Amino acid sequence: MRKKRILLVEDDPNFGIVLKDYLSLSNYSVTLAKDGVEGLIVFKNNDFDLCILDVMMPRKDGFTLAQDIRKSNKEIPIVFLTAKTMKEDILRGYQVGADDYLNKPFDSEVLLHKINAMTLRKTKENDAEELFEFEIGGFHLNSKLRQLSYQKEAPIKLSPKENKLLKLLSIHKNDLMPRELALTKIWRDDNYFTSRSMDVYIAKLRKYLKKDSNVEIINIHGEGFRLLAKG
Amino acid sequence: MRKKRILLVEDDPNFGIVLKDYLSLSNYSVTLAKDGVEGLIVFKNNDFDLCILDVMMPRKDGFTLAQDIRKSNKEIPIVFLTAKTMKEDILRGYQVGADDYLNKPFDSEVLLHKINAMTLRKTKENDAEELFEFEIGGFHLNSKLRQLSYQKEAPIKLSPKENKLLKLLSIHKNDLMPRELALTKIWRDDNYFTSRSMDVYIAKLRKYLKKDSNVEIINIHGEGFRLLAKG
DNA sequence: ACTTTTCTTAAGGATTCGTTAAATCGTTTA
DNA sequence: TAAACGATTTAACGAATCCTTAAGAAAAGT
Repeated sequence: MRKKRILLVEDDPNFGIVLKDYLSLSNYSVTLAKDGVEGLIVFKNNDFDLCILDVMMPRKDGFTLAQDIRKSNKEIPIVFLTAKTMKEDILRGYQVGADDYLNKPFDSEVLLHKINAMTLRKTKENDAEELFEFEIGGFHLNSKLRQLSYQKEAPIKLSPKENKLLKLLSIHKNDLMPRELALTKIWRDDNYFTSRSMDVYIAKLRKYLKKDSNVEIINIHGEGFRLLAKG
Repeated sequence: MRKKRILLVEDDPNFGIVLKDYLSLSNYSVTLAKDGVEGLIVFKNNDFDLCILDVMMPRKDGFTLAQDIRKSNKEIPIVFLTAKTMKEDILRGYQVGADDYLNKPFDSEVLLHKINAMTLRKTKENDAEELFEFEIGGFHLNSKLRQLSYQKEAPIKLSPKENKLLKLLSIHKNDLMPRELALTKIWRDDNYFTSRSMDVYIAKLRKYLKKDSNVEIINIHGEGFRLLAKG
């Protein structure tokens, strides 16, 4: 299985590195950010499976960061770390969408299992992570080269977004590719405009795929899209 | 907001009733079952938002019950209650799909907020393993793609409500599907208008199902509907 | 006979989707 | 540094889909 990616935001460099190393040894891929501001930037530019946030941090505290993260991703599990045992803090954590809460110092084995429980949920995308070649009816997609070929014709060059979107559809070929999945995975945000933007890209892909009448992208109202390739 | 429904399975009647009352006062609708066997039956016949399971119970323990519940619902949050603090038990809990863990005695306000956090969270996107295919006489329902196929004909596209309703009827195939269940599960409200709306959808489904004379939806006056599929 | 519940059709309003074109952003090139 | 280019987002609007509401007829229960 692909390594799960964890965003760890912790201002204490000693503790941060120890925890990062510990999790890395347990086969997680860990990115360490030193405060909430940096954490949000890193989050926006990457694709994590889990966030572990320290509560007390300079510039932007863990709670505020969690709220910011939740604005663009309602799914990702968030765990808070705190030295405090004050109830108010714990309660505030749950209010901003915590999935769990750990008091420092904590039992590292319990932490591991909590992380496992939260990230285990496996998805088609995770399994297909390193796949980059797809057959779509008469088309061949090489998502590494960002090329879509049809028969012997010269390959169409795809833009990064076109490519990611078609890849995601291909992974789910003949099955539902939920709208929200593409928005959180590719656009990293789910709002009216990103949704409109996605529609624009669906239109572009449809235009490319028109060459083969057995291939089409159909919409499932309110759910998402389905890349249909007969034969 | 609609009241969240909690299934509480706890064999100690004193503690069970106290906790039930406490949660009820906090505006949850709580159903109390006294052991795992009873808990599973109650679970199957209702629509809960969260399960709170005691670990140590006669007849069927909390872990086993959690596994049974997970067989029919991969989504619903499960919280374990235990007097033990033994790590093995905690780890086993996470293995069988626990979402959280509470040691008795626990801070009731913390429990409340955990419950809030869990019931509020959006349903997870990838319930790939959830049941979504049904045979209904000559029909095949794929509730994920929202399509109803008959023989080799082109599949009928179902609207979200048509789909949910037919799925619910299919789950109870040849058995009573109580009107109230559909209203609370699909319409999330039970009043004159939602009930009328449901009738409209029953009519639509009957129209689709007319192709196979061995399939029909019959009404049980004042009770609900029955999806009848001979053969 | 009378009341309650169910069935059916259709109009309206709300939401989601598709499309086009213009605006903005970012990088490369002159 | 500025022009040029490709990629992406924003904006606006029409089309498609979906749901509720309403209202009258039919069926079931008392």
